[in-house]
Amino acid sequence: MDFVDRIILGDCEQVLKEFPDNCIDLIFTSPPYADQRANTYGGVKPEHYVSWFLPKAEQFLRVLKPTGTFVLNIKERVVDGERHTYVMELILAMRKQGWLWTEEFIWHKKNSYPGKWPNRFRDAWERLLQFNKHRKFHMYQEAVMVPVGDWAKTRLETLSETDRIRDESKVRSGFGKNVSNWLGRDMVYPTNVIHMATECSNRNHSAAFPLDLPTWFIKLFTQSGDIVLDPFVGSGTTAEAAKMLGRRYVGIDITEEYVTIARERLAVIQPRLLLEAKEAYKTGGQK
Amino acid sequence: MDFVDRIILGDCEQVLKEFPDNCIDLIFTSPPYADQRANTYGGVKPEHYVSWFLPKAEQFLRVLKPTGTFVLNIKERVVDGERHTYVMELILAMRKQGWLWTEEFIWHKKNSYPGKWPNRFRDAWERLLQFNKHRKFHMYQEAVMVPVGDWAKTRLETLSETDRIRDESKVRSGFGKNVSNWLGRDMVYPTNVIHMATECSNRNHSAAFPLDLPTWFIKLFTQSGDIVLDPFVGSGTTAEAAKMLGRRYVGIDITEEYVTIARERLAVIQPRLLLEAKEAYKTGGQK
DNA sequence: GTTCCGCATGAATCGATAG
DNA sequence: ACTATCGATTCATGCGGAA
Repeated sequence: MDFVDRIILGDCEQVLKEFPDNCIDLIFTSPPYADQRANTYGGVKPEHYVSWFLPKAEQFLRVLKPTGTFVLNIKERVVDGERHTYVMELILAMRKQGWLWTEEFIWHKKNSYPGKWPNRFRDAWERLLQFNKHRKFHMYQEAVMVPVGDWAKTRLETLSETDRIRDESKVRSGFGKNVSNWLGRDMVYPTNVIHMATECSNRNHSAAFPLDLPTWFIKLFTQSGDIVLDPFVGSGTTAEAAKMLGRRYVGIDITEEYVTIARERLAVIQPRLLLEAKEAYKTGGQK
Repeated sequence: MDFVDRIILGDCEQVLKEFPDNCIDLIFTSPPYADQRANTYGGVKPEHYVSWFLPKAEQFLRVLKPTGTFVLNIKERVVDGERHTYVMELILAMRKQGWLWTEEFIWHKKNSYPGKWPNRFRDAWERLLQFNKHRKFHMYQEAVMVPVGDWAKTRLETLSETDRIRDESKVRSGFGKNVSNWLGRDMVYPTNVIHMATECSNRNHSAAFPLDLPTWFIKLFTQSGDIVLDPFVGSGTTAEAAKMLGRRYVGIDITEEYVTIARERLAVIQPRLLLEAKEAYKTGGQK
């Protein structure tokens, strides 16, 4: 287990071959899309995308625990005025490889950049494909419950949305069932549509997903101490989310520059975690 | 052209064989999903879905104008804990048939079906697949612009998502009356994510999709006087939207009961259109 | 005439039970 | 073993009646 809590430089396909079977609880990744990030990843052509990805997916399948989950963030490019079909083909090929295609979540990007094309609107969503090894997998639905819709607003007018979320997280940290029942009236389970803004303030690294996105799936599919793998870790967003949540992480990237950035980023997280714990302790004492 | 503004009883595959080539401007339809509506449509098994649909799609391709668009509302069901792949396979097969897969819109159904399962959240979205015959097709983007006015400003504030969506739908709801309110506001183009609630408490006829859904695409892809075809017209929602917007319609359905409902429904639209025009005239004068 | 509350109602899915 | 049916679960919406 000397690979945990590390950012590893190398091709994930080769790096993972050194890993034992069934050691990862969650794989969350956003691989380079076809022809995107061409300078860093060599630019995989759309028509070669499936054959490029499949041997990597085979390693993912091997290292994932039977109860684990693989979440793949991907979206097909437009090629010659059409959406390319490599994502469709990838799903079909991965099923032949042994994966189960359990679900497709939609990430609705609320603040997609403005722009105009004559025959196309702005693309405001991406796929989050959920794959599993078996029908039975770990899922902790209570960890991602959300405040209920408008109809209960009059009841809890005094409480702001953030307060309610904070209360909920406090409850989850381990109190009696009575409290969660009382609270159950205000919290509901989410759907498979996730509304999150993209992060545009990140200047160091090229447009990655927001921290909230891996956070949501890590809460949903892992418990404290579990191991989260991102084989295309880039600037380290997935690893940061995992560490913040008290999970262990493994990040792999083929680009030396990204590995350096991610390592530096991970190094300063521990203090932030402590800081938040202190603040929570203080406000908890006051209220 | 004796087929326009009619609801025709029969299998669309056979009925359309009597139609000339290149006569339809927009096909908008929501075919029965696999294993759904088994009582009315006979229930197509998931594994036979593609072969069931393809010959119909071939007729759609023939009757559609070169500048026309085909919008297909569909969603795969869960089979043995997995999302079935018939929609993916259908896209690949239709491309081989000659269709271009231009875009995939997401219909976010805010009031999705309730329920709780150990390994799955509620399904709150459906696909709206856009197919075309050629790269150049008619698209009238200005017809579906939304005002940036009130709701876009609050976008960055802490207003809840539901509030934003409600404001948006409030603006869209008017065909004549509210248009005057739009004038003078800053307008922005929408994205490929569409927020609409399903209509679940319609006593007379339970429609598969809300009237606003075909309305949006008819505005986007057709002009006044164009012909809109729905080969699975059901209770007639698409035809109603087309007629309301001053387009001509062709509805086909294999179920006699639905054809009767749709015909009765279409018969009472003309008065309603006049009524709204009168109201728009009145309020337009006042405001 | 408003506002508010109660209620029925969905393109659903899982697991158990029955044939 | 494999298919068919049924109950349990759950939440946003719009309607109608009441305050």
